[in-house]
Amino acid sequence: MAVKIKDVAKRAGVSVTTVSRVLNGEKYVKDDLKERVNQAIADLGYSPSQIARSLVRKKTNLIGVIVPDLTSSFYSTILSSIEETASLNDYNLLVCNIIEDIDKEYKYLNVFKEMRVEGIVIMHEKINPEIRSFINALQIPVIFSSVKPADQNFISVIIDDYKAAYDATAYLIQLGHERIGFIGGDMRDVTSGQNRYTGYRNALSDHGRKVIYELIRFGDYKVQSGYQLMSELLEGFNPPTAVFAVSDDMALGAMNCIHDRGLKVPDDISVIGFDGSQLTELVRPRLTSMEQPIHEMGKLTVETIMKLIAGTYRPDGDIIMEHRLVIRDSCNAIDEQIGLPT
Amino acid sequence: MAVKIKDVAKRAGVSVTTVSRVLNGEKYVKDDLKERVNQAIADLGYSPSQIARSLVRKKTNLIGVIVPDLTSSFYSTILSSIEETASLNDYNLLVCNIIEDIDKEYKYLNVFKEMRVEGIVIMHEKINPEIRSFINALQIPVIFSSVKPADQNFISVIIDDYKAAYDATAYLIQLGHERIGFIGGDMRDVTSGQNRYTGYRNALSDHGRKVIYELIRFGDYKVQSGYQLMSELLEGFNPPTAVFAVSDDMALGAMNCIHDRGLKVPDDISVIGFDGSQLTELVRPRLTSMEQPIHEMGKLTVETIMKLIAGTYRPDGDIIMEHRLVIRDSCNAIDEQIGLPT
DNA sequence: GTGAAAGCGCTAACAA
DNA sequence: TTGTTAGCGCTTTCAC
Repeated sequence: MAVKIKDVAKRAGVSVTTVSRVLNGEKYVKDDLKERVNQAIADLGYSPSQIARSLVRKKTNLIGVIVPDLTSSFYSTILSSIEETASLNDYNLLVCNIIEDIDKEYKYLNVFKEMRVEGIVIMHEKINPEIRSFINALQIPVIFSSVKPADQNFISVIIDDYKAAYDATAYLIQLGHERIGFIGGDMRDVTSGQNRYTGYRNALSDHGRKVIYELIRFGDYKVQSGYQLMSELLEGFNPPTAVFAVSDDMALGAMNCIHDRGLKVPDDISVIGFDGSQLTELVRPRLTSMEQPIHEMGKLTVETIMKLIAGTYRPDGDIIMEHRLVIRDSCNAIDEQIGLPT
Repeated sequence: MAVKIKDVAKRAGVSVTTVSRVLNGEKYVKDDLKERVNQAIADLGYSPSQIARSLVRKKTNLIGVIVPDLTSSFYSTILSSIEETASLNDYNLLVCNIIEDIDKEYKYLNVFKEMRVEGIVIMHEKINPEIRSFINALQIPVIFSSVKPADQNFISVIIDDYKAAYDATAYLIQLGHERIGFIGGDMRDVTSGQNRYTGYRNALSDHGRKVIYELIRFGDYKVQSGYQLMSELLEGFNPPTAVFAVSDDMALGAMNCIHDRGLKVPDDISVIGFDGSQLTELVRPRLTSMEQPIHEMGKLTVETIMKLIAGTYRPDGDIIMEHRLVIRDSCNAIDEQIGLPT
């Protein structure tokens, strides 16, 4: 890795400036010189140092990404889309997988700063004051993808979680269900915690259902948690006939729990998920889910940050994307259900 | 981001050298000076430029990672482990998600070179001659994780795929199965294609079974492919009583196919997977699988590359890890199975 | 203990 | 068109 621009220049018998010019595709280089330079580059196996280049250009083409959990189907799909779009724009990704580890997040935010990334994508909304002020002090674009922290200064690419949860619940109501359970997220999260919960509650009341608190549980979006909460619901005196889980992972956990107790989805209990992750098509019965346009969100996240970096865009609030109910096989109308022994 | 070491020096009333010294935790700085410097750093919100630092130190603390598919449960789990270990060693990850896209891989390899990453991790084995020679010309450690390309110059962290496939098949034989189907990978892949296939075949012959070619199919490791191949097997005149799929994803596809045809796993057909991805616990029935120590492999991959970078280690061949059969609910002994209508 | 100065590999005025 | 030169922000001899 020892060959540098000077070596190329020497070998081609030109100045470093000329080499730099052909490297950067400038015109004003005569064809024969250009050829000699290219030849020298090939001979030497030269590859310009992005480090040196970044230093002088003050441009790193780096985006930092903070993912809560790489192994989650939802996040890995967004990340995949983010990577794809970034690559198309000649940007590279520095990824950090924080696993509920605030210290690690803080450490990485510092790394991002030191690495002079040009933009940061964050995919969780548990932002504490320290992190908040750190981010605000950063003079680079930060964008939240699929989540929205409470602080209004931040910009998010997101769906209308309230409305989506409302619609999911309304769908269950429309199928005739009265006892609709709720497997929720973390109420400290505005987007995926509070908004989805409120959507659920309002859908119930707007349709003349009363909110049954025994049927409401909160967890952490993961399969395991959905399993656990579902088992609590099943142990109740009068279980729900349908359940709305605020993530597909939790929905899967719920389905597994139902299955393991010898019951059937959707014959005994209907389950609707949230996210539209790949899981929905992979499980049996296939999971009906309120879908986020995951791929589009990743794409738009990067495209927006590109504009922010270029300075060609002044955000006037969040970017709201459309949610979409995708009906598969995990929900029955109430009169098709066998009903549980009470 | 305008504040630099000079500004800190000025504010603290010292030289840049002194600032650099406290930044790097050197001794030989009097406490009062150190304090003044730290104060200035805090006041200014200074953060040293990793770019400039890398340039002079010739050290980037960057590892490039090439993943075939971020959304796969197996790869995202390895990646997660790689990220964790790298972070522990103060290394950052530049990730590239190639999706069967050789051009993209080539482009990224160039990016890695230009970014002066200190090591590269590759997780697929479809290395063409161009890529091969590019890698060989690179004067930095390259390590393959979970795969082994044909070229003996490369070093891999890997299990004994032949033996693992042999053992998986032997397990099915031990359960009394005669007609054991094979849902294989890409025969151009040495590790996951050829070795697993040979393991399957040899296990059969060693145990006095003959190889039934109608029961053998090859695909691409994905769920969809497993589904497709299983459906071909089911359409045969005399379907298998058990199937060995060379990835958990394919095994899931096979299970889904069986399910969708109104048959049951393991009552009608036993299914064994390969990898030990999270999926195994998430599906019903839970999938019996020949597991790779995924987390350990990711960890060891990074630890090895760290040693390679430090120059404290001369590899004498691949690093072979232990595979392990984990029995769950997807395989029955033949006499417990109902048997298919032939 | 501390500082001045050289230089990491490149780009970008500015000259020629 | 091409080349000379001054930095980009930092670390690191080397001198004091």
